[in-house]
Amino acid sequence: MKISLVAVEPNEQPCIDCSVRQFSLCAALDKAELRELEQLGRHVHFASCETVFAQEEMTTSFFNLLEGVMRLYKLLPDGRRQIVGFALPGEFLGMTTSARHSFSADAIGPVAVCRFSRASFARFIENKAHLLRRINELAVRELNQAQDHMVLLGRRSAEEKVATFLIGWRDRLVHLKGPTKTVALPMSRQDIADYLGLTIETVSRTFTKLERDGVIEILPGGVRLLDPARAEALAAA
Amino acid sequence: MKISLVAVEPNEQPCIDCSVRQFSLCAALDKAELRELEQLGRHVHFASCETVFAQEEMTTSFFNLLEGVMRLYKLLPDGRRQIVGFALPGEFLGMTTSARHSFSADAIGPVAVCRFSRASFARFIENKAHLLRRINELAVRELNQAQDHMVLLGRRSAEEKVATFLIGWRDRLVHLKGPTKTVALPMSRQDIADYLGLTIETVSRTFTKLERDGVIEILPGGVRLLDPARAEALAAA
DNA sequence: GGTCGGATTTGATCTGCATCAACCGGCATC
DNA sequence: GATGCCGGTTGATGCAGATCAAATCCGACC
Repeated sequence: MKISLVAVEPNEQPCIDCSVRQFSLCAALDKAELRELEQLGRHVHFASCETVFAQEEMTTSFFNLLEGVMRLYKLLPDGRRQIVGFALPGEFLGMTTSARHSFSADAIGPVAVCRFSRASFARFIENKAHLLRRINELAVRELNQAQDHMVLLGRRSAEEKVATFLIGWRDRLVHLKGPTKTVALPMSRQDIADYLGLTIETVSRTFTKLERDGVIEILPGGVRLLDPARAEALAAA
Repeated sequence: MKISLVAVEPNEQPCIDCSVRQFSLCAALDKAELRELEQLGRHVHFASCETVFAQEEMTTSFFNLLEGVMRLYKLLPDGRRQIVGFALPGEFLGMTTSARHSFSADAIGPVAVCRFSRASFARFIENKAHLLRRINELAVRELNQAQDHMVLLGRRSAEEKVATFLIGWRDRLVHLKGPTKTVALPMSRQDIADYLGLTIETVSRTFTKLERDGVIEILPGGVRLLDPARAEALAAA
């Protein structure tokens, strides 16, 4: 949970070869801009469970996630936690106009990010209308996802929640890495529970039920979707 | 619930005198731009419960809310409803890059909006970096609110939900119209329930409980906050 | 291989909110 | 001023998911 203070060496890889470029907001940049941006970003690594930034902390940096998975969450004063999303490579994090971060982000497994100082990044985008439009587009997409998640949290049963999560997560992994039968779940049951507004026990029981019903097979570190159609039906319902 | 087809006459009021200008994204425009925008927008009125735009409908227009209150909601195929927000004057609605609206919006009481065609508005903002930044800022703010609402839906009790709603709604009204003791609630109990992920009965019982506890007084069309501190404590908790 | 500790599963029980049902009050209509 | 209707409240009961508790699994470390 502590902040890592890693020595920063020159990036091992130029932006132009960046594996997440076409998924991230950098896709909107031309070669010259990419070279300019390259000067501003620094690769930083975080170990599993390290906090990349925390709720209420001053916003000094923005982050482009390059490798790994992160959980984004809010805490209530009494410790209740709501995970507002899981970030995958390509996701741009911490982007806010406010002085402090509105949620915390930490690494699930080892993570690599491209870090930008808030000020220099703000200067970089300041007058680039195409990039601002791209950022808008990403913000709108995120807002849509957030609204979908509200529906899930407010109006769906435990079984629907879990099925929706599995299908949604699978779709994101497929989009990133191509089709697979097995869905890797690097996050803990507690993370899933805090994402879905359930308890860990209910998540566990629901997984077991879905397995009994032949919808999934529970594997170490993930699940296999035995009956994707059934899962999708539960998710759509 | 049906779409109103109102005759459109020239706007009775120029943008420069618009009562919601400083609250809306138009605040970022200079006089010349404001005059340009004026050519693009048309005032339209909707009666109570009319739908301004619906989920899955083609995105042909954007709307700036001038007067009245709207509910923004998503429906599941089986009719379950989640209200993702209530819109007040100044709110810019329907802004999305996707071809179809991702949620529905209808009037709670009579409503006046400034309607822009999607295409002409997109052309208008295309290369205005300052306006794009303003839009970003508003999008980020909305996203924050959405995330706060996720915490509420996923992790809070009925009493906390209702108290949080009352305080949040009061704060918005205060920001818009200045301080008051009484909080007007134009939306129905069912709307509040669908916003908070509860049933109408639970909302009603919770109001009654808060009144018994001396936190609020239930009035026709709203409540009076007798003990704002207690309500705020419940909301913060 | 043994054992320790955290993650997960499973079981038993409890409870907050949903559900089902009746009732109340205002107000529009005849 | 009776009647019907709609939104809201209140009451009785049920149940999904929470809570409490224990067992199991599994990898890390010795």
